[in-house]
Amino acid sequence: MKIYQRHAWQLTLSEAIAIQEQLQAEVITEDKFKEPVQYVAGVDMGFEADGTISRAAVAVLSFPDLQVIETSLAYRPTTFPYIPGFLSFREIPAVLDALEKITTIPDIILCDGQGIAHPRRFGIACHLGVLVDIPTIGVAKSLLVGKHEILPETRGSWQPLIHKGETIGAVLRSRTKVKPLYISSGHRVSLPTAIDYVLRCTPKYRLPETTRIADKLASNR
DNA sequence: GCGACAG
DNA sequence: ATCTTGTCGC
Repeated sequence: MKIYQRHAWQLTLSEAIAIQEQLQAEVITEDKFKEPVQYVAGVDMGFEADGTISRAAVAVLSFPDLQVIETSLAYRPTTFPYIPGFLSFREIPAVLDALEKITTIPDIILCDGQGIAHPRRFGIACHLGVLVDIPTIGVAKSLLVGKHEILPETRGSWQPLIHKGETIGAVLRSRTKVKPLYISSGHRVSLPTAIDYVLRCTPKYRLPETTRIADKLASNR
């Protein structure tokens, strides 16, 4: 798929904040995508050579049967450090390279990290979603911001994630008695719908099949 | 000022 | 994210 450059990636922190605040205005947290969903994609990031090389893997699966349709890998020099709240500036460049190689355009992308469950409501899922204009869901393995009540141990149970008085996402148990996932809208997907799709993409393990396939692909080298 | 802090 | 083996529990 064709990717259009919206902004530079070599930025100072204040410039990055300005871009986040500017692009956040374009984020849509309501369902605005075509159904039925036929393809769902997952992304995995990895680093090599002491972190100087970024590696991105994309896996496109059919939905709801979750069979691998297409995958791609991309490498590029790492140019931005990991700073909580600015993950997208470190990972998205390589992800765009990998997405550019893909032929099957996914209907929804499950991102590794937060969506609007972010200090400025603009996590990596929002950033990627706005840049490529594809529906995205934030699926993080740990908390960035927000608080929540304890949740039951059974798969499917969830609790709202609250930050500064507003619901920014949900803490979701994708497997019984396993650490929960932090789900939030990325772009063009509402929270209830995001929870639904994440559950339908986690038939057996804690993480979505999409992410697991991409992860397996990337580590196989 | 002190602590928290996606991957 | 990454460095790393075996081990406990369902």
